Amino acid sequence: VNFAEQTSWLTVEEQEVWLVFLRAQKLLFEQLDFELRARTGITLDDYDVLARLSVAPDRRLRMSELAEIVVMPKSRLTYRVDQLSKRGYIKRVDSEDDKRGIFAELTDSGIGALELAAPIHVNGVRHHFIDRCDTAHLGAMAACFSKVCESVEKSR
Amino acid sequence: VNFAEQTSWLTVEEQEVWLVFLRAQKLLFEQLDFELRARTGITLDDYDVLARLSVAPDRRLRMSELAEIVVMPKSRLTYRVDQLSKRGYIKRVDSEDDKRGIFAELTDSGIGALELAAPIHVNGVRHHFIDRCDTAHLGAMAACFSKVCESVEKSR
DNA sequence: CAAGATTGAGCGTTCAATCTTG
DNA sequence: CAAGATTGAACGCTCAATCTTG
Repeated sequence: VNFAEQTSWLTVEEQEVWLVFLRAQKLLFEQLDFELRARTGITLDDYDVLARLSVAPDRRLRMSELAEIVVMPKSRLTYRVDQLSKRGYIKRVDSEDDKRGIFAELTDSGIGALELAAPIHVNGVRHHFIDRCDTAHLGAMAACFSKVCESVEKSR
Repeated sequence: VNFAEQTSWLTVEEQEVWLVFLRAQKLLFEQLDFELRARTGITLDDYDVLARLSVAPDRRLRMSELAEIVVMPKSRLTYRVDQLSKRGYIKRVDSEDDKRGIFAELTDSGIGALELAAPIHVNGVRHHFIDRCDTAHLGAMAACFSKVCESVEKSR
């Protein structure tokens, strides 16, 4: 395969980092999702939604704000919140001051689901990710990924 | 929210690493996919398939093997290969020796698509990921993510 | 029976269009 | 008109069932 455009191609080491990151990321999220679903019936995405709400003031966030935090298109969040509402884990609450706004609010039942899921999720994160890295390396990763967020957020 | 089970919860630092990794990973792949689709019409997943084939012997891989490499369920790969075949980027070739096996083989047209996409993809990876990390940190990340792959692969 | 691959039904996601309120 | 949120149609994905060959 030959390439035309002048491009700053990756070195062998850079390629290796990229490919191992790509693979690890896929395997890791697949595994965390699988374990969580098998033992609690909720997906990793839904866990993320519930967990974000649980630490928000009054356990509620506006749909737009929540979508930004969990990095989902608004229409996808609408659908997920529909599903979570059907299970009784979340309810929608109209905003008083801005009548366009709608809050997603964690219910007691949702808190229960989260309490069941949290140990499973955290054990998975620790076992497959945190404990696989040297402590010093964790700091390096946090630094890199902060920069990645900045970079992507600038270009949109 | 109160939790029952005894669990090795994450420290504040560990939580921060996890959350920034989670966010960066979502933003990064969303952005790379967006740029690639906007400028070439192929998705990041399809790019991955084409790129893996391009470096394989005879530019072909068996479906099972390809599915393992790109970390996709076989049925998903079947669907992606269907789509890529409709575009003429890939063709299916029956295996001679093992008549159960089917190769996905990159076509000349597929090579063309890849040559168009590669600079865009690589520039994105470099700009949003590689160049955001210190060189030393890249080594740390490769080490961590290798371990992550090992860990997940053991438990399935 | 096991391995390689595909199929179909049901579910999840996307994008543009729509509706409502600021 | 812009912002917050939802909708519907088209598309993509998943899981179990199926088909074929070893």
